[in-house]
Amino acid sequence: MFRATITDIARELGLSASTVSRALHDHPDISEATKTKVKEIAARLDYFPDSIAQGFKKQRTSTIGIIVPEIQHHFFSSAISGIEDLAYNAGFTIMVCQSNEDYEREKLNLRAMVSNRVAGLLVSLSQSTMDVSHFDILKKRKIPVVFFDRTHEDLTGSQVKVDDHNGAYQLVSHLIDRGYKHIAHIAGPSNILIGRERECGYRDALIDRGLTIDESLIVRGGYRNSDGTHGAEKLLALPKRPDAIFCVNDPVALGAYLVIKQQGLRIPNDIALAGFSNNPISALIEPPLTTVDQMSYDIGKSAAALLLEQIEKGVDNVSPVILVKKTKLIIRKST
Amino acid sequence: MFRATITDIARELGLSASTVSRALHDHPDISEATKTKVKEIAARLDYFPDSIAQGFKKQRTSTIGIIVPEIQHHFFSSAISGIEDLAYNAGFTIMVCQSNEDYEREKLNLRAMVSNRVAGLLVSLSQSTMDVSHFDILKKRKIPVVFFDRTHEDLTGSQVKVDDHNGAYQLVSHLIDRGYKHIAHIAGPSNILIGRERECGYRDALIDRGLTIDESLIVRGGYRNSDGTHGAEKLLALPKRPDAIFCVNDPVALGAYLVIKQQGLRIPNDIALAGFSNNPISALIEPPLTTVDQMSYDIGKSAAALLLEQIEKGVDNVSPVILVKKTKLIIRKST
DNA sequence: GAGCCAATCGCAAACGTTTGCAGTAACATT
DNA sequence: AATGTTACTGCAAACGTTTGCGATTGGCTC
Repeated sequence: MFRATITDIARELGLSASTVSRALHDHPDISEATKTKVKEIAARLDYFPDSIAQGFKKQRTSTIGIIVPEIQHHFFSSAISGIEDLAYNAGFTIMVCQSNEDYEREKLNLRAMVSNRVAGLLVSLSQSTMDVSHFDILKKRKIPVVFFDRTHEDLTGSQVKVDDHNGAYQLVSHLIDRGYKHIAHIAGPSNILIGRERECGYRDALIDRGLTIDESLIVRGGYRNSDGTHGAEKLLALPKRPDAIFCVNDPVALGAYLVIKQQGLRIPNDIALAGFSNNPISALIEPPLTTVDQMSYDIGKSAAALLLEQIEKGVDNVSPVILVKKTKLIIRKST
Repeated sequence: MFRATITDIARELGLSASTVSRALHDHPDISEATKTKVKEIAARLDYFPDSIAQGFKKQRTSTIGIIVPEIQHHFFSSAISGIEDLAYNAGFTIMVCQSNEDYEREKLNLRAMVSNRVAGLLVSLSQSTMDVSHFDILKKRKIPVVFFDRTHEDLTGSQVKVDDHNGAYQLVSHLIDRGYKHIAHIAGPSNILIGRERECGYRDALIDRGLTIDESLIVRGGYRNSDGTHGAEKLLALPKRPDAIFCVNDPVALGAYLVIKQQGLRIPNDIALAGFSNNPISALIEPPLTTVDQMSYDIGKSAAALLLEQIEKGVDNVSPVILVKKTKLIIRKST
């Protein structure tokens, strides 16, 4: 079990550790001759730079932290993939934690990230996070952070999200165009912005088209499959059944989908169904689901790019931006 | 930008850094009185232990590295989720890299992991990895590693996988029971074991039932959607069209699914289709897909548990095991 | 009161790397 | 021959934490 260090290389060549360090980093002060010699020995000894020691010395690692509600969720795994690709090209590695939609766990995740001295942090909030003051520590320590998708109004710092209001507005307008009159909404929790904005888009579309808003047609839940099944069960049990359901996201829509199918109702003849986020799965069910494309991979990439800029230029030299991506309405047979 | 260190706490209380360190770790040498005082100040100063410095000193971090082909793939994101949950409970964080099915990138991922001094490593091979000698470095440095799902015969070290041969065997037997005679197979690359074993299960099932193996009905590709579309296009263009297709995994089956639908063929009347891995999506398409459940989340958890054991007991004190999980045949309407 | 033990704490070294500064040698310039 | 310049390399300190060992105190026993 021998691990070569910079000192080993130095000893081998009768040099000092500092020279070896500089040689490996192609410092201009070092002659080409020694550089090649150093690199040769480094290769021969299987030398790996010790990122931990480097991070310790430099007071910063080359790791980007990511906190998401759940990794399995396609939107997030896809966003993470985008982040990883960009980070990889910039010489960073990623460290991932999932809050499992739990506020306390999110706080502990944050602690772990700070402890690990990540160079920067990408966060999508858990659905149970009401208070975001635990992120204050990042400002204090000047750790760059970019929030994506699930944001909160009290948050300072950059954000990347889609135009949830407009996306929902377009979708609901489309439903109205199709002739649906009693459009229900399975909404997300109100603490998270994306849920509120999508609901708002839903309401505004109805109002602008002269339809009245029936509060009994709005049921509230979380962002998971089970929230969709529960929501749909409630809605279908209503005395006057809605003729369309707009769900806050695709997982919820899929939950609703199963309930509708189970009850023997036909989509879209008996009831129309629409989601939000364009999971790959939504294109493959029968009928395929009308939804709003959210470009998860791109959101991840954009958030990572913003973060890398902050890391490079210093958190104080970049003013926070809120990047709002356009959504794309994907009309399929479910409406 | 003030970051409290152990020394700050020590100064505040007129103690030494070592005492503070021990106090924070509940070392028995330290009196309860000082322990509470230390912890109080630590809380007041927002002290976070510096994991980097700790890892540096202890020569080991509390990070578990993960290398997978692609994060978006449901099987992997789900396995990662299982790993993260277990790691979280054990006080570890995870560092994730994706090879994007590329051998060179896999090697660089490995370098990054070693550089970051991960406590252990979980790996699923890229489909283009023929040679696994780059993992020798792990043995040399005594870094525990567990391979999962995508393994290779030259690998030493523990592994967690499913009984691919048996799973495929059962599935193909089921197809034969259903009366299908010309069963095609869209196979994976032959360097990775899971592909070979599934193909082997396919062949053995045919032989055992007295059917002949038609090599023209076996097309070879990778593990992605596109491999399914290409494979299906080839098979459907055959003079004598197969009456069933068994795909090496669900993403490939979904690729094939699209081609079959596009060509106006009905599943399972014109042609039956089956996959492997039980993606959630496979239950929702029309008709739902017969497949083999692989328990991705559990595989991740089991692999992580094996790794944690190695980390705890030392890599030399644990003999490598190969954990083979039972699969479960999921029969749905596509066959 | 000498000796001993237990309880509690500090000293100092070490982990591998980076970096400002200083130092050396060789060579060119007056 | 003295000085300046250039090109290269070494010294030493520092990052925050852990840990073996030794030091100190107070109380206890005989």
